[in-house]
Amino acid sequence: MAASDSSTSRRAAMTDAGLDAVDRTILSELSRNGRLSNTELAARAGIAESTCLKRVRALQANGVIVGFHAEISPAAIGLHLEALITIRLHAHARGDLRRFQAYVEELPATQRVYFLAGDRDFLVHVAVPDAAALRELVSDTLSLRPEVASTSTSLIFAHAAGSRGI
Amino acid sequence: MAASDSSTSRRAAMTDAGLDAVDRTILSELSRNGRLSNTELAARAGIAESTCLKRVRALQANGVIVGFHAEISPAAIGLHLEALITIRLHAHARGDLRRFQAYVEELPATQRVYFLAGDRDFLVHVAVPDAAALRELVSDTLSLRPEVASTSTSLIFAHAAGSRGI
DNA sequence: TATGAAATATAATAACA
DNA sequence: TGTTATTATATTTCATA
Repeated sequence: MAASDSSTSRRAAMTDAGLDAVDRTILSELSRNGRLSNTELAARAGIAESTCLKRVRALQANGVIVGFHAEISPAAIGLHLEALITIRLHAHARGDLRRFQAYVEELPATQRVYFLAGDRDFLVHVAVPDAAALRELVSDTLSLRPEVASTSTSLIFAHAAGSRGI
Repeated sequence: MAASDSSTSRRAAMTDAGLDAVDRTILSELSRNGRLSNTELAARAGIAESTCLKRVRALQANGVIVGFHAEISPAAIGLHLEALITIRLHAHARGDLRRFQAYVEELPATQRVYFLAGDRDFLVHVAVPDAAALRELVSDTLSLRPEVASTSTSLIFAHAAGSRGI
């Protein structure tokens, strides 16, 4: 929503948000492998290294690429149990949504938080060492909060990223 | 689960899966910024560059670091609507779970798939251009599959990563 | 076995056409 | 956008604790 303006005629074959085929290749490659070297990325995109560097920087400046992250296996660091917890807040606590969201985001077990429309306010993906830790998280850390009306927990057998098909 | 054996006495102050404080620093930094240079990472972890490089590679070889990925803003690439879809399969189709999971993972809209215990089989995080695309995804792409017994869709107002507190 | 210092190879970046 | 020159970084080698 920054640099590139709305005149779509300047660059060739743009589909969305001013992204052309080269940008899409860059996004696709970097979402699959965020540590791909600029050299290799330029080769795959069919452009010069300096051009590639500028493209990547522009994508970051324009908010298309939000960040780069290492994906850590929860099980490999002792978090053997993952769960999804849906949380409903009391109607009178809806004004504190942002504060509660911040609280949940800061919990060490939290992997991801979804703030939802509909009857459930939040869905939280958590990773914990064992069932006891999950029980404590749900029964104490979450349910004892005054804003929380109810929770519902489902164990996660497995999860996977999508196709990353940009 | 590879290289480092189970004798926890060799290295200092290990908490989980043979990870010491240096490893945790590395994981924490790289999950926050997956493109941190090895030079900077070594400085933050308080170790030599060559040592740092070996640590990172060992963490990858041992499956602790699964990969590195660019985080793309769906809205910035024209996917302005995100939703969570819970999917229940017919009891007789449970044997095809893996196949259905693969199908869902490959859909262009799919951001993430959770395979669950309990009454819902799957939860899928999707990103689509607009409401029409979401309707088509739910009504046709998913509900017309013979395995699918029912779906339930919730719009996502916002979502965020957890604290990444390794 | 893990570490670090130094040397080398590779890549990122900037200046300019 | 690409070519070239420069700087920084990644990586290997080897010595050490």
